[in-house]
Amino acid sequence: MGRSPCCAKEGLNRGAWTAAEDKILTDYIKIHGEGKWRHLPKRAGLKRCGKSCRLRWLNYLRPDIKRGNISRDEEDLIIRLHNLLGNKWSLIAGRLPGRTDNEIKNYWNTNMGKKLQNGNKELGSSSSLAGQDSDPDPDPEPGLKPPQNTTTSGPCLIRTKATRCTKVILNQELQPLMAASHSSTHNNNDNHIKIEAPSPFMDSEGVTNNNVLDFMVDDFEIDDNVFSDLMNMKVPSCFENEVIAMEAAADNSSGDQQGCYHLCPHPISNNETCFINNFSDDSILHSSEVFQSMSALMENELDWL
DNA sequence: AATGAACTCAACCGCTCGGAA
DNA sequence: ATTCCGAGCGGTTGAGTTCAT
Repeated sequence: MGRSPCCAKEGLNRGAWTAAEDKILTDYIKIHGEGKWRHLPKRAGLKRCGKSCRLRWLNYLRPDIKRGNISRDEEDLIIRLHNLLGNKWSLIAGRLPGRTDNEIKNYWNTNMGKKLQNGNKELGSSSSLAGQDSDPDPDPEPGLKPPQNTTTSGPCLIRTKATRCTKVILNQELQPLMAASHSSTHNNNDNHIKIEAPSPFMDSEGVTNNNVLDFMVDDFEIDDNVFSDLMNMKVPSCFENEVIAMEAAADNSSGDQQGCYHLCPHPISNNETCFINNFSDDSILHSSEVFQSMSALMENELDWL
């Protein structure tokens, strides 16, 4: 059985809203409040679909809508948030007061899509993961620039609704590092984060990788650099029941075993990952501490929500 | 000035999710 | 457990506007 349509399409106005319609809708919501969108048109005397009313109100008529050009700061934030969240426009909009998901989506598709395309041409000529030192662009897009200082932690600016991370995917290049630092001591700490591979993972060369690690992280050594990197990168307070990808990648151009790790909510759909920082081959990725620190960070987000 | 191309963004559409019954 | 419904999300469309020739 198919679901019933949100409204009868016959006899309804479509297309651009008139000033009169706007006034009717605004007046109605001022009196009756938001919600009950399906019944709103009839009660308000509008020949519009309820969904259309809702959209018009949320994207245009709300009093707290901020109109005008996206500022440089806002653009910076949008880029960073998009790196972390992907096309989660409503989440991104939630971090930009007065901006709507539709506006940000449009802005991204028109402005940022082009900018990033141009940026990727430059980035593509060198290692996008480990070659930032040779980046010829003195002022790349802020969201693409990895942190220069990995020891100074600023306030965590990027926050999402979710507060807990439960899943982590590692690609194969990271497994030896994990195995090397894995302790045989089992720890039942609740802060553990399960590492699992529920779905294919796109590795650093864009190859789908079904064979990723699947075990519990427990009891690793502490590495302050990793944590400070995460803090410095303004790691999202992560995404409940979503996936964080961590990836190591060799820099073949230099021959160094430099790698990087990055976090992203959807490693498959969002292959433009969030660059956090390099770590050299002699660094040990002390994952447990990273994850536990992330958990603590996420718990702290509760106060903010 | 005319015209076609490119761009912008409000609006629409189909789908999913969560809660209530 | 299942169905229904309201709400919300993200992708897409297309009318209006701006730009280039």
